[in-house]
Amino acid sequence: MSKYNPIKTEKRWQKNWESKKLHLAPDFSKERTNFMLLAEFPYTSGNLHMGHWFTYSIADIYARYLRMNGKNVMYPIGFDAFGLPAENAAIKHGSTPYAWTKQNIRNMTKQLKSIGATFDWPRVVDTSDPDYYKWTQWIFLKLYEKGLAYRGETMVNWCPKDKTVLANEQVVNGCCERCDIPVEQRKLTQWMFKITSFADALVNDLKDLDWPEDTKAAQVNWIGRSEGALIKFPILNFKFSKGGQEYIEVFTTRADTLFGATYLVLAPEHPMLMKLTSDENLNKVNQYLEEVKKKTELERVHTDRSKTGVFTGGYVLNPINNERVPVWVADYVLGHYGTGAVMAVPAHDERDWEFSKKFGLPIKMVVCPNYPEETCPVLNNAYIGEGHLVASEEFDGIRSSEAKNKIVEKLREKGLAEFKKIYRLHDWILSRQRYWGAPIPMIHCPKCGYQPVPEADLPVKLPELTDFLPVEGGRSPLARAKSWVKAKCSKCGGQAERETDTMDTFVDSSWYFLRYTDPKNKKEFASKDKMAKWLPVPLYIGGREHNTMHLLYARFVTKALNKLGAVEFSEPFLSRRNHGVIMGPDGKRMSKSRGNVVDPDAEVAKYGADTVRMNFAFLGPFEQDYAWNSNSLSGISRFLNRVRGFIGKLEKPKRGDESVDQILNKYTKEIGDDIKDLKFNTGVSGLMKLLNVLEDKWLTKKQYGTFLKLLAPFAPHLAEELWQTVLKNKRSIHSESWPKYDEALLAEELITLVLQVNGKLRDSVKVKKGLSEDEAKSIALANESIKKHLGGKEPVKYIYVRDRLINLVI
RNA sequence: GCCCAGGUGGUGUAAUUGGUAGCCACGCAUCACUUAAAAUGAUGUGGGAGAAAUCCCGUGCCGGUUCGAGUCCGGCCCUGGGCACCA
Repeated sequence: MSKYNPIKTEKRWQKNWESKKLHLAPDFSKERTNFMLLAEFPYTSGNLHMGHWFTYSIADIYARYLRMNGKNVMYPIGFDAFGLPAENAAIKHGSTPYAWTKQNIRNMTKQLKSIGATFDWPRVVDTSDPDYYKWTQWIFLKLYEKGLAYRGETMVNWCPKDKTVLANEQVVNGCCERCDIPVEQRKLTQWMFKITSFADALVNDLKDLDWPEDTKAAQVNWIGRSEGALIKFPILNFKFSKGGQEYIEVFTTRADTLFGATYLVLAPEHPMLMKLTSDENLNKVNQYLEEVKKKTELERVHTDRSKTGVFTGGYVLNPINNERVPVWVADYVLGHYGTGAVMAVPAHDERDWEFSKKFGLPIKMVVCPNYPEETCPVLNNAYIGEGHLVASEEFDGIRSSEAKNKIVEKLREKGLAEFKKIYRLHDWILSRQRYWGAPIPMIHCPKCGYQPVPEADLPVKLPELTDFLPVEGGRSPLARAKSWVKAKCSKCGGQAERETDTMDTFVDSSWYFLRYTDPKNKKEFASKDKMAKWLPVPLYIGGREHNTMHLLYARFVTKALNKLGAVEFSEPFLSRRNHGVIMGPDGKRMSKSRGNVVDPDAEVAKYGADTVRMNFAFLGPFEQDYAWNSNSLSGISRFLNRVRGFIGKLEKPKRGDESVDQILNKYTKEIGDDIKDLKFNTGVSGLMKLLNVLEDKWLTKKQYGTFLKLLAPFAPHLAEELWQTVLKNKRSIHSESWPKYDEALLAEELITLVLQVNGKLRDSVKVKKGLSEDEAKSIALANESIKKHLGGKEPVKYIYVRDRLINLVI
């Protein structure tokens, strides 16, 4: 066996493929149908890690397989280059975000090329390139025109370490996703995208997508649609009433329990709170608000905390029966959900039950679980289930599910209620008080207010700052670029200032797949013709961490662009598959602080890319997580060595063993089906089985070529090397077609017929396919082992499953 | 608490979707080659009984359906993930 240097050989073929432009997908192909295989593009905060290798290797196996099966495959790659993590990394390494990011892109490009993946490099995108973010800004302007981007004052998550606002999606357990320290709540005016206006569509359209259940479920949970009603409670003794009745509005999903509402609770942030508070309760309420302020958001939402609150001294009327209802303030009611006020029904809500027990508030049962018995049971905690109404006047005896609608309907006629769906989802706060992002293309004029930058002036280039560190106080470092900030108002022409906030990185990545179809376009983000050829994306491979972030944002941006006529589809990704995570050898998430990071470059240097790639394919279903285990590499390494040794069995004249054709036929189908179903692990196992069988056989060149083609998607370099050096082919193996298999030949194979007595295996025999039941019966009855287990008894029943088993029942 | 995905040898996993449980590998053991080790090759490897043929048990637990259950149904336990004072 000749010496094989995988590193040298692999590099040679990578260069060869690149120079022959083997993997570039033309936009239009007469005989091949287009297929964009999208894998999430890498973020540029450092080097490529094992996770990237995992994703890109398995996707590449699929890309190569599709190409061999006649598809015009685009397998694009790019860099998610803007954003906070890259900026933080640059600060840490004493670099600038620009220099740091470009350096990473150079490194990562080199690393990506070492995978031997069939990326379409000329289509590469870099979100921090002005030619790219021009269109990110353009999308912002279009959304602004349609009222889908706006400026609004809200309570925002503020990370005191990163000194910037974070989206809800970037807050995990009340802490900043990146620094893991508790976020603060600040009231700020921010740029937002109106993602909530698509909330229903984002839930409903999931049903047509071929996505994993967990991803769909995560999005549905995140959007948190709940269907109920808004009910108005007229206010009594209102302090600053300007005449006319005023109301406190509550949201409820349990309008059927309205007769049981014995008090009302406002969130501490409720705008009407101080107006409802009576003079004698003023001090008490203020004191309570002080206490609440001191708590972090994390403490406030802790469910096992004992409930607190105070009576405001104010009263409202229950609109259904005009009973006087006291109004309390308590922080178990959230200011940012629903109307920030709830009707409290202690008999039928666990939280209200706990609160009323603590403060001695009345509990009135209005839903009886076992109606029409004479007496309802005495409750020892809240009854939240279904039942029939009691103590509810004309609604007595009606099922709660029905009463819900009837009660709302009655109040609706008087203008006191309406059916309403509300959502947990909030609008997407996209402004960031940080340097490394696409500037928001708006100009603030003291006279005319905010004005969009004219389209012709795009891109608004990010100035190169030496002092780009974030500042306390909620302003972006861009504010320090005095000359950059100065601008003319696009409306009145007067002296004005640029918006200094930049966009969340997730805006950049929410449309990158559109750009792949037409990456050099200067006039549009992508031409409609080209998008029509490639989109929507037929298959998107990525990580679960984007279930409620990137995937939701990309769906929103697509729907928004669709609404304004810029794209022809309303869902970007038809199929989605999530890959697992490669953990450290200790089974924990790889991280520098744990010291369990395995560097892919080092493994590739040791074994070569083919081995590392194939190892990832072989691990198991790619949706699962795996601990890195270098032992598993040795199995693949041995296999590939044996593949190289196998050339010794190649026969010179073209007389081959006939059974080889049958074997190849069988595995061509098997391995092909596995790849088609994205079952790469069993595909590799199939190749191993195939080699195990072939190793004792003599092959013709054609048969050997077939074997190499089956290997080609998994170990592209070695397959090419053998294809061109041993078989002396001039054309790349990766331009060849996937071998055809013959159904008729499959039918000729022998199968194992299982012989059972009472469902237990007693023997098995090799037979040809398609045996009749009578033939199978006589084989079984003549079998010694079966005879023994029948014990002379006559079977009462025969169960014959063709080509599988015969079961004799006694 | 609600939602989703899982639970199979010492390990990663496989099982034609209701039909031989453990394929393919890793690891381990023994042997061969070697002065020795590595590499490579051969054999064995779910548990138990047995010299062997063979038999019994076995896919988180308990029950059910079926000629037949890792797979379907009912109830539970555990692990991972998402949401969560969301009214």
